[in-house]
Amino acid sequence: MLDTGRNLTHQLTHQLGAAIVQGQYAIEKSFPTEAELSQQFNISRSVTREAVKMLTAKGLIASRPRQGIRVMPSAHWNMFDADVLGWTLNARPSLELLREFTQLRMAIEPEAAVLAAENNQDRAKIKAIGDALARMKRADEGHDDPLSADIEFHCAILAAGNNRFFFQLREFIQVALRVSIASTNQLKGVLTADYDDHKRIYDAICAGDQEEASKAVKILLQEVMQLINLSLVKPT
Amino acid sequence: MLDTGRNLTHQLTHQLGAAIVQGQYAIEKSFPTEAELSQQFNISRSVTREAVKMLTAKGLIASRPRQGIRVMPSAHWNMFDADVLGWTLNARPSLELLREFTQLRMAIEPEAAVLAAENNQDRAKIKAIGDALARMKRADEGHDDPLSADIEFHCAILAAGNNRFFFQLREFIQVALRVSIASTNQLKGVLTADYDDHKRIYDAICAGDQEEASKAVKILLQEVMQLINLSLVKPT
DNA sequence: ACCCCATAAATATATAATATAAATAGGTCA
DNA sequence: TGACCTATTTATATTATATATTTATGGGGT
Repeated sequence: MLDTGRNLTHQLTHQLGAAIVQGQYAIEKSFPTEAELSQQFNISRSVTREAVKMLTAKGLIASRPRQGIRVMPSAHWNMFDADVLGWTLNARPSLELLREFTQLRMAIEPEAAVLAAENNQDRAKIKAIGDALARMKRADEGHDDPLSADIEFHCAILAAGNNRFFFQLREFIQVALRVSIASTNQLKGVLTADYDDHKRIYDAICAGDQEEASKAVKILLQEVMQLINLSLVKPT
Repeated sequence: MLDTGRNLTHQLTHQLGAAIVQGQYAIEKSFPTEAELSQQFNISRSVTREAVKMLTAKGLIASRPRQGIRVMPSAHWNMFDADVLGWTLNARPSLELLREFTQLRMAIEPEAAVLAAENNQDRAKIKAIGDALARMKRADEGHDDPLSADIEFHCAILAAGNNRFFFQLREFIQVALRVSIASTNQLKGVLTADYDDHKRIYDAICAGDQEEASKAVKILLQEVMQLINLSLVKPT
């Protein structure tokens, strides 16, 4: 049952995490005790406890003596943890969740572009955005992976703002873009988005034009959102 | 050395987490092995391993056989985890970090207000915002805690948008506001911010005026940012 | 000399047996 | 009825031992 992955603890963590997020233990009291888990997966108590502690650290469960382990309400889950996000997207690859994710992007990314434009004297970081843009052009010509290039572009902007919180969101954006595309390939068109739209963002950042940078990102994301809303109303 | 808190694992997790974030183990190879940690804290191996697993789950460290435990670069830390954020703010209560936090708020909260305005037919959630506003008024008159009321107001807006990601940020905002105030009390004035500014946000959300809601939040946050920038330039 | 491969050492990983502590439920006594 | 005690369940904690994995080391073979 537990085969792939790094070590037993990680395997169990991922298996249980995915199951929880999928709603398999929805009822508050339906979660097995440590002893039951050990028996069920034919695994030692220590491994079970370590996995439980990892899931606790991610806000999925909590455990107390005499009461056992209980699943926390989903409001308590650390959705900004890459693992939790990945499990959630894989469990329920709904367009609804994708829409919520895009709403978050519409909050974060325009402001990230503003910060990048504000910080445009940092040549190395600006160059990283330019490099990603170049990759997108090569991808258009079939010499690179369009999805990777697109993700790199948006992450480079997040990294260029000299702000730890925006920087930290790179992994989050990365996972979400990659996973949601893997499960909803009807949106492939969204990601081979116009090179020109991206270039406009890059140019604005280079010029230090915060207003224009923000606007350019918003235009791009509004196109994504329109596609999602279309799919939501009239699913394939 | 380990006294307060829930259980040994949690105590050790918090102690080590705080120490890591504080930069106490900055050099890549300076982290003790499991055996050394157990000895150092006079604690069993299992507890050590569980704490290590919790910190691993939060992105602070990683461990491999033969290599031991190593601290991950801070870019990998899960800053949106309430624990990690709390440790960071307590370790380095710098105005710089507070500025970065406010930049994030300037991205998130105006858009959250837009979503709340968009979703203004959900009476229960709108009422929660109104209740928080009422608490702020009572606080102005000395009958309630101004900080708690202010936090509740901003969290209620995050909760009103019907978006899991924004909802999840409530705890984050809560911790950050509470901790940063606790350590930099010179900014107390920021939080007993104008009742009228907040009421303007509430009214816009009630009216479903997305544009106005966004603008009203931005005005509020810009005042906060100005105060921070002033303190950064000319520290007390 | 150089490269490849076996060997060794260090360290995390995994198991098992056992003991302790905490929290709840249920019963007993005032 | 209400407070207190007791038993039971479950997580918590310790200890000892065995295994797996990775990196370094040294020894042949070319």
